[in-house]
Amino acid sequence: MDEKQLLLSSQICFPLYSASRLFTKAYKPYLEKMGLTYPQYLVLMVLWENDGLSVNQITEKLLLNSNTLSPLLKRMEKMELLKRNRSIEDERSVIVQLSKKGKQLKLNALPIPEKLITELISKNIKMEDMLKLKDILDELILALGHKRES
Amino acid sequence: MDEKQLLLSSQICFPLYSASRLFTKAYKPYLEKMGLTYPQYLVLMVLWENDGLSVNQITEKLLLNSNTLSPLLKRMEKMELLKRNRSIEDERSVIVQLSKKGKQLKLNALPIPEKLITELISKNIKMEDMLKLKDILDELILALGHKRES
DNA sequence: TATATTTGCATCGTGCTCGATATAATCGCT
DNA sequence: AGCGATTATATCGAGCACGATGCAAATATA
Repeated sequence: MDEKQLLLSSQICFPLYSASRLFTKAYKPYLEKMGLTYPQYLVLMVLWENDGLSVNQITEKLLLNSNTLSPLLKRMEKMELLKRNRSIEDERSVIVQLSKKGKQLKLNALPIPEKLITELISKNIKMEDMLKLKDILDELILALGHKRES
Repeated sequence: MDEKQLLLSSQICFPLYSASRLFTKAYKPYLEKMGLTYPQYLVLMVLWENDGLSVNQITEKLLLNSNTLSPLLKRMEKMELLKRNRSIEDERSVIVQLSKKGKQLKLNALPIPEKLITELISKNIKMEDMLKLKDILDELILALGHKRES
């Protein structure tokens, strides 16, 4: 265990934490035009891809627990972006379905990624680095895995 | 602007957000032995390196604003980790200084990075990837920069 | 079939993050 | 010196993150 590693690990978490917050902030101007927060946008992205999921299925995709998602979904229901209904097959499950308004927001959201990319390019970020970044992050996520060891 | 880029950008922010949360979670078992949260640990790391900074100097190092740091420092003062005092030269500034307890916690914190590294290695994360990750994140942080355009 | 365990979701409390805003001290300009 | 602008910190409100806990439905086991 050499000193380089000791330095590294104390430095890896902080950049991760800062970059995540800065990136979320970069989304903000686009999202607030739609009246969305970033976590709400994530929920919509999941549902745009696959509507009618249960709360549990959404927790798995977003790596968030019900104690975060339940109030979030409740707020989104109040905003009339979606509906929550108990499943008929399993009364414990709550099925989440997009409203017309929730579905329509997808059109507003479509140009966002392109704008973000343009922003990054204009700041001299290399696409190649972003691809590499994604690869490493996915590896990390897998390793630090959402599911605990039994 | 091809489709690959469109896909990429919608995928880069989420892994960043998830990895950041998972990494913070990985610190948790070590930090809670000391009764610290991750942001509190960050503040201590800054002060261990350079005690007696003003609130503003800490905001610059952590890329957090006073509306986040003020209550955080207040809680830490209540925990007797540090003291906050108005500067004599500039009555607007608040100088933050570690207490004996705050200084002593450094000893408990020293082995943490090594343990984290061991954990990552045991999960087959390559050190080389972590180094590359840090480089790219630092680039991103610089680009999305904490200081707004004028 | 009765009972124990598990599963899915929700609530609560604490702490963090951040935009908007307030307040007091300092600075800059005339 | 006087006064508007700036700076440093703090407060407030809303939303998120998460550990602990509760509850009801479903499942497993005796």
